[in-house]
This record gives sequence, C-alpha cells and structure tokens, in this order.
Amino acid sequence: MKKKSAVPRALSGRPRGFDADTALRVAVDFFWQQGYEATSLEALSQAMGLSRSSFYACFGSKHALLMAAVQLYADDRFASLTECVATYANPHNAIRAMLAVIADVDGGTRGCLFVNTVTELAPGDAELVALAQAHTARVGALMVATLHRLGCAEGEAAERVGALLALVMGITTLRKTGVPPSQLTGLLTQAVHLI
Amino acid sequence: MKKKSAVPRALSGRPRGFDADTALRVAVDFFWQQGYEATSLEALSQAMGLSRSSFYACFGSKHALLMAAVQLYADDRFASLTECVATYANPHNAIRAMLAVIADVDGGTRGCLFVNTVTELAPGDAELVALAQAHTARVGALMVATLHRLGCAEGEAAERVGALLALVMGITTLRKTGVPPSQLTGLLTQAVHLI
DNA sequence: GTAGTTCTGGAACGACTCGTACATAATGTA
DNA sequence: TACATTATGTACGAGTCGTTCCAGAACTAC
Repeated sequence: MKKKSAVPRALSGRPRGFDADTALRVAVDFFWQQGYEATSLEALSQAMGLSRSSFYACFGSKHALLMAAVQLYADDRFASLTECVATYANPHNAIRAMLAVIADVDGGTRGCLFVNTVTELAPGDAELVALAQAHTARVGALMVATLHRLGCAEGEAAERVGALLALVMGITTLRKTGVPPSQLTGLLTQAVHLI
Repeated sequence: MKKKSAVPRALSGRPRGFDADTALRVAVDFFWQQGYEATSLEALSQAMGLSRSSFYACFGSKHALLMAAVQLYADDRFASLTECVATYANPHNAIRAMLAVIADVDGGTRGCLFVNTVTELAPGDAELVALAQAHTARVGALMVATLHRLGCAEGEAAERVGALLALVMGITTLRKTGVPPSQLTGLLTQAVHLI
C-alpha cells in the first residue's frame, strides 16, 4: 500500500530487493497485455521480481496494484497531453497532436490500458469508474480549453471534445482487431471535421 | 456443439429439459453483464437452467458458448442495421438510424457485448478476432453502400464509415463509465460532421 | 554485541476454476 | 418388454485463484 517513489522508505530494517517503481511498470505492461482477470498473481509477482509476501506487503492486493498501475498510466498520458499544449502554440495543431497521442495509431494490438480496463471492469468496479471519470474530466477540460482558444463557444466545445474523445477511443478498440496503422491514420484525419 | 434451433434434434432418446435457444440468450446476458473471465461456469449453467453435463453435451465448452453468444448478438445487431436500410429511403436518415442502433445511447452501463468481448480477449483470441473482423466488415460494407448513395466516392466513403464506427464504438465505451444518455445523444449528433 | 524494524522465501490456506466420468432416468423404436 | 439413444445429477480430478502466516535474513540504532 506504499505510495510510489515519493515515500521516504523506512529508516531501519532490511532494504527491499526490488524497485517498487520499476515493478509497477512491469505490472502496467502485464495488465495492458492480458487484462486484469487473465493476469495471475503468480505470473505477475514472478515478472515483477518479488515473492508473494513482498507483493502484498508493498502493494496490498491485486486490485490495489491495478489501480496504481492504471493511475500511473493515466498520469503519464495526461503529462503527454499537457506537453502537446506547451509545444504547439497553434490550438489547431495542439488538438491534432493530442488526438494523435490518445489514438496512438502505431501502438500495436494491445489497445489502450485505460480503455481496456474500463471496458473489462466497469460498471462493476466503483473505484475504477471514479478514476475513469476523473481522468476523462481532466482530459476533456484540457481539450475544451484548447478548443475555446479557437473561438468555439463553451457548450459547443464540450460536445465536440466528447465526440473527439469517443472517436479516438474507438480507434484504440479497432487497433485490437488488427486494423493496420495506415488505415487508422485515415480515420484519425477525419477528426478535423469534428473540430 | 449443436447448431442452434436449426438442428433437427435426435429421433429417439430422452428429450432436453431446457430450450437451447433461450439458454443461449441467458448466456448472452451474462457475458454482456460480467465479461468472459469473470463469468463462472457454475453461475452460468445455473442461470441457464441446466447441469454441467448437459452444458458440455450441448455447447462443448465455455469458449464455444461465448463464440455462439457473440455470434448471436452480432447477427441480431446486423439484422437491425439492415432493417434501418429497408425502413429509411433517404440514405442520410438510414445512416443516422444505423448510428443510433450501434451507439444504443439508452442501453445502460453494460456497454456493447461485441466491443466488451473484443476489448477483453483480443488480440489473444484468434477465433474471436476473426469473428470481429467479419462482423465489422459486413457492417462497414452496408454503411459504405449507403454513403455511396449520397454521392460519396468509394474510397472516401470507406474512411468516413471507419470514423463513424470508431465514434459510436467510443460512445458505447463512455456509456460504461456512467455518462448520461442526454450527453451521449449530444455526441452522437456530432456525427453529422463526418457524413 | 543486542534490540528493534523491515523485507524475503516458501509453505499452506480455503475457496474456487473448467472439465470429465459414470450411473441413472427418460424417451422412441421394434 | 427389450433395446438403442440421449439427457441428467452427482461426484470427482487436477489445478489455480488471491491471500495469509511464519521463521529467518538483513539492515539501523544503541
């Protein structure tokens, strides 16, 4: 149940034989590739390089690990989106860059961890649903603000952003069925009609 | 492993104590609500009203049942789409009706069985991926043909249809996180910019 | 050195998993 | 009635699941 790298670690006692941050990255990959239910704790702890007891001492439970993994993934992605805003002065270019980041056309057939997990566990997993709502809300707000700079009214911008998000989420789903990147790029360019 | 209702049933022997078709409908609901891995055979067979032995004698395996369930669901949906084409003479109205059928804005928080299953099991499940590709191909072809009647060029129509499909698939995913129907309707109306 | 704290490896937990085997029940046909 | 055929109920097999417990290892502070 420890709090990522920010935690100061104990002052005394045996030191860990693994790095919690890199172990969490491994967990992200596993959940991303196989999903939550299909990922066993045995395979997970083995790949993370720690025993079951260390696993529970550090992460609490399988579900708690999932939440930490999804949160890390979401934070990473959101950081990339804010970077888009910082990089492109032109709002139009910024929006396009953000859509490209989310759609991740060349991301292979494993889709998007966020979409995968939500699709597998929502609406039954209330904690995940809350995380999902918070993340989509901040992403949406960032995009609405950018669209607003293009002279789009507030309410209209919200709806367009929603449609844009739905479009790129759909693209990540299509990725899983093996639709080639070239074709996905074509779909992504259609997004301009929604901006 | 029997073939749905079309099968002529044995000429002699003890008759079944259940109806295979209605049992399959129950399975559709279960997989739809809970997903594949999270659905146990015990709960499944109990809800379907048959014992384990009858289950395996009739459906072969849990995975075979899933495939039958998804196929049934996909066929049902495709039938609704062809109905849209038959009902609306105006191609524009037909397309809008098809999008409404797929997005199913008032369908609740369980999303779309097709999208759910693909997201959970693809790309690891080759049989499901094949089914998914076949289904999206026929749906896409139907929509491209309709768009073609609007005077849209073949290649351009294909890309627009892909974007439309991605949009409505994304809407079904957003449904799972509890976005209200009123808001989803707003996103769906944005689709007109892609037609 | 000793005490206190933390992490590790492995064994064991009870509950649950999908799938199978087999005796028995219920039907049609002869 | 006797037979072949099919369905059902029960129990079992072999394994996996997520989780817990505990003795011992490795560290800091005294």
